[in-house]
Amino acid sequence: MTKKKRITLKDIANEFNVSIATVSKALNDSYEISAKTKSKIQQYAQKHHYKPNSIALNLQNRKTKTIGVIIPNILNHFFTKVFVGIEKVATEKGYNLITCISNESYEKEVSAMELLKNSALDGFILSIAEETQIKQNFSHFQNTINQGIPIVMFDRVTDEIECDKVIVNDKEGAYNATNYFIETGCKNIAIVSTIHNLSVGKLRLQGYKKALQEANIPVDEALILKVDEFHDIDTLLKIVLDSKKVDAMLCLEEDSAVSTLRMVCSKGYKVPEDISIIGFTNGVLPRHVTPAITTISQHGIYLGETATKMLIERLENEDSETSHTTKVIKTNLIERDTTKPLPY
Amino acid sequence: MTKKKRITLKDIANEFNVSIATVSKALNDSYEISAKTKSKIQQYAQKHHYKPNSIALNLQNRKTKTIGVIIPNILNHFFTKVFVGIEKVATEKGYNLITCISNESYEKEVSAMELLKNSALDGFILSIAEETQIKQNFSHFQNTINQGIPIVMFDRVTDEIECDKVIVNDKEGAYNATNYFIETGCKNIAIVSTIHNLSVGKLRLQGYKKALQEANIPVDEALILKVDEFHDIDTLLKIVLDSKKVDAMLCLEEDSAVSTLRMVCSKGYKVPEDISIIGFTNGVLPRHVTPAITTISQHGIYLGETATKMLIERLENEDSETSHTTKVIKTNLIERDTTKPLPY
DNA sequence: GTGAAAGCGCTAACAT
DNA sequence: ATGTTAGCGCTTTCAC
Repeated sequence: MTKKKRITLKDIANEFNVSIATVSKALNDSYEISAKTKSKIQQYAQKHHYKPNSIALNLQNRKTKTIGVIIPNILNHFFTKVFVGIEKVATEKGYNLITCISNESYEKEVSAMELLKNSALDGFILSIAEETQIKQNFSHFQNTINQGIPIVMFDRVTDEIECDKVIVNDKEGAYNATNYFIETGCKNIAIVSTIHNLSVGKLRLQGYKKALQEANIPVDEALILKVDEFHDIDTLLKIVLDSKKVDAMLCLEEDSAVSTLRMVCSKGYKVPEDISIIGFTNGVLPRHVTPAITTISQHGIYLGETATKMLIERLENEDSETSHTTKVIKTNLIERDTTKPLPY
Repeated sequence: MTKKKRITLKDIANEFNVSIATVSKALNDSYEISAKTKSKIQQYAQKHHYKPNSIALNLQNRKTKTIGVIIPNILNHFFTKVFVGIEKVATEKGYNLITCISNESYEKEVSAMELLKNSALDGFILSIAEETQIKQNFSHFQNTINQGIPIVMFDRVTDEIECDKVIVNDKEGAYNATNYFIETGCKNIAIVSTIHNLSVGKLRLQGYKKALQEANIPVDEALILKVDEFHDIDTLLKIVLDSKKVDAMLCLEEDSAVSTLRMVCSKGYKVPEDISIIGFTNGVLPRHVTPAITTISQHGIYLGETATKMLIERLENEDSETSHTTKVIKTNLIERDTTKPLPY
């Protein structure tokens, strides 16, 4: 099997002893070219599987129809779902995705951005790495924007950068969940956070506090469990369960919800009779553990779709210097077996 | 904030009233250029963040340092892990990833390949969509290879295409699992397959049969459950549990292992005392359900790394027309609570 | 030591 | 109706 080299305009031009320009025009169905020339060239091109060299086109247009995607952690189910949404819309609109995983690292995020920019893409869709949110160093984003490359941020965003954003209504999600606890008779509501460094973590905490305040329940800092490299979740849970009366726990992401459920059960509490649990992110895990965990769905796929549409919209209307917008995706509560039913 | 347009060689040349060629050589540290010219140009370039336009470079080199990745389903934990491995090595070696999801569809696979080829990449890493394996139509792969674009296939492969491959030792994995059942006293071993259309599904079935035959246990076709659009898993499981004596079940992927566990428990069987269960794919789910499921790990990350190394190896040694190789990744059994311990 | 020119594949303005 | 030319940004002979 011999390698068929890709055929170019030049090859076709030689074949018919016409100029390259004629071939180009013929293939683009220009009115300048006679019908019969057009048809013979088009036929020949078809037969020989002519495909324009898109690198050459890109050089000319300074457009690549490529979107750079940077995701903090693809093993996180929420991000996987967002990615599915991004991929779906991108493919529909004929865009390619070029993807890096920042692995929550600032270094990696910066270098990924460099790498991707070097391969020339039209814009970015990204969610900020945890380390970057801690460092609060966003200059690589600003530089990118200054170079004329638009960014759409999703989920983990920052006010410091002006760009299009798609976020989840985290505050409201936590607020609603906390209210749900309150309405089903819970009063001592703990919160388990592994993500207090993230913008989303902070918003969720705000929503929790707001609901408590509205219900005239004092915020007890001892019930706010911050899991980090120095404080593992099991220890924190044990301490609070042994020292405090707790009848509900709001977990700020999927994995800690599962861990919390385990610990609560192993301590002999009945779920949801003694302790109710709600967790953020409606992944596979909460649905499959026993009892199945009530979750707050963030509609990852829809979020990804929305972000991609926003970016493509901006790319294809560069003339219109519209200002940047932030879209908010509503969460909703998916009731399962770790919460009591609402009273009617 | 004004848009700083990207600076080009031409801009620098104008700045110093030298030719573009001189600038190019200076930046490439050519011996032809005087030390002082070099240093002033290099400094200027640095200060103004000169970055070569990689599209122009690509045009010239016909290399893009970009790898196309096609994954059947990113929501499948195994593929997500493979993707992590691919991404890791690609980034290390300075390659970009341009990714599509075939969604198990033949159409989408073909068009994804077209889309990706148009954006000019150096090679592909892919796993074949289910529908494609059913159709057995692989000409899009052959065409790509004929165009001089190498492919590395992973996990789901076909003998019909000659290319580099990385596969899991599926047959041996199923063989070992089945033997494990036999050694722990099981005799009536069922198999639950949702993937009999896939190459990997067939291999796993072979391993199962081989182990049975070696142990002189007759293969009972009624114990081979093929789940498909017409036969849902719950019904098949009920029928076999009601009509047959079963003391072990080998599930060919993650989700059906979880479903099987549920059904077996809900029928009142004790796991593993009455019925043992082993499932392929060591994802989050099997580890977190109760009881935790014994699984066969396919080392997805390592597989992804291996595939990527193979492709880059081939890309960077195009001269050496080495023949194609197939690497086999060993599986191993991760014992949890759905199997009895081995007797010593 | 520096520059002019060709070429990578293609398009588009401008001849003929 | 067809061809010529320039140019996208860069590298690489080959002259000077």
